[in-house]
Amino acid sequence: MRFYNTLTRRLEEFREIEKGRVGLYTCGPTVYDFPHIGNFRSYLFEDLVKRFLLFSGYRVRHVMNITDIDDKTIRKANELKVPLAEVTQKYIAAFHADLRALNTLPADAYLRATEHIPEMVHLVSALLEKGYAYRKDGSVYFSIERFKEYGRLANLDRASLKTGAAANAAADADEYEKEAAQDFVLWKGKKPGEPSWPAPFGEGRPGWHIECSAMSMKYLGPHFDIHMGGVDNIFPHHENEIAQSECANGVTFVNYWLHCQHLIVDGMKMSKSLGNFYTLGDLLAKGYAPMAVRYLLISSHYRKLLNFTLEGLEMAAQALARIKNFIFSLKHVEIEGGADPELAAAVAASLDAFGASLADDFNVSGALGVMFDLIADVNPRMNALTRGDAAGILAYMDRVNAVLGILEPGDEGPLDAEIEARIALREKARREKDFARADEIRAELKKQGIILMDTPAGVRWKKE
RNA sequence: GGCGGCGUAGCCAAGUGGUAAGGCAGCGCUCUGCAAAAGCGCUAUUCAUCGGUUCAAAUCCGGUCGCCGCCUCCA
Repeated sequence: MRFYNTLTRRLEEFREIEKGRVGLYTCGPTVYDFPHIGNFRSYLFEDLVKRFLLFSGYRVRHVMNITDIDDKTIRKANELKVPLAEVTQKYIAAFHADLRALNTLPADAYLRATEHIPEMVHLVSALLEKGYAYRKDGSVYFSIERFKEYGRLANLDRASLKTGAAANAAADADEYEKEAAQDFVLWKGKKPGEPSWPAPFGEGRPGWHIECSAMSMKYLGPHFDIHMGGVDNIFPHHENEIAQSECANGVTFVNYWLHCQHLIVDGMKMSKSLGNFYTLGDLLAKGYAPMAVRYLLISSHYRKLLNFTLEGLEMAAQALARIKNFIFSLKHVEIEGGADPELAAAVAASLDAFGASLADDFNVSGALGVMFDLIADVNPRMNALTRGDAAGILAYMDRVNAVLGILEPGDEGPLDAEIEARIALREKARREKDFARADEIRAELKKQGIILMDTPAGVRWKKE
């Protein structure tokens, strides 16, 4: 498999550090508000990458950080006049609920910054000892002139950074004094109204970037395979992580950096500061299914801007319905018999093509095209399939879904006795040619989310 | 100012040198008591635009137009 490495700005063949295993770190949320669908585009892409690694036979160790101590979380707690933990706990719970609704595979660990303060203190101490950091007015800063690689990930040169940051530094001069305008903070000295922890270099709290260096090191080691996040993380967050980690450990931090492009809404940039964002809850309240949201967010290429619209969400829901109808039909195949070898070979070839498409920089659109081609190939002969054929194709769909995660298990529960009675009543009406009555019952069941289909083999039903 | 991305049918979207995947929507038809599902047929001589290279260009090169991102809040 190959994909685009932000660090080298080219497509690279993936080579894991330890055979068959992948260490994966994904930047998680800052829990000061409800996550929006833009956040979930990134998390769903990360989930897709992880699922494809698993599909390809790798064992994946995946950790995600949760930033529960920073300027924004503190500000929110102070605004609401409640303890910080109360704010963060609420949004952490909301985050996990949405991840579940969107059918993401859980990470091996979700790491909270506040639960890793000692590790961060230790890392800052190490950077001070090695001379990469300096103390100033109770805070500790990283000196980027000590790290000659600084700016490599973001493709920025240090000279232009200096110019760009100078204006900002003037505006922030009352906040912190720094030796060089572009240096970044590792540890913020204690301030009134902020949580703080003791440290050898003075009581205070961690800067934003240090948590990811400290926690990834602890759970994945100083050198691991893949680090992911949204494109906005490239600079400064990931650039700073590299500086901290490589200076402290003296080894390469991460081999592959993968960044997901943003989404916009109705053509406009989406951000919390503009307030034009949808949460998952907003969309569910409008009656859209979480799986339609997932389908839409993963179905276009991760390095391209995605323009989110409700019309697009509707199209995603319809595409999903086509897939679900296909599976529904396969499950109702009734002709006994084994699988046709020619068909089985076509299915196997389709799965190969599906994987090959994803192996080429996660081309989900191409992979979906492969799957829909198979659907279009099978549908015309649906009525001639044997159970053996159907089982093979259903197994194929399971494999496809192991990567895409767009189909939930157990869509068809057992029918309520009352609903079954209604269906029987309608069948009786139909036999008696009382179609008005039959249609009335069908309409009533539709209101309950039950769709009836009259087929030559008898009535079938499904949930909407 | 520096760095980078995008522009393919009504909509969404693959395709990065060999003659335009796929999904949605639409129209006609088949099946059906009617629906639903499914199927069949139709829907881009053309890939923002101009020029160049090539036997061959949506794909490579150059210009132009338009949109967007990053350059210490952001997934």
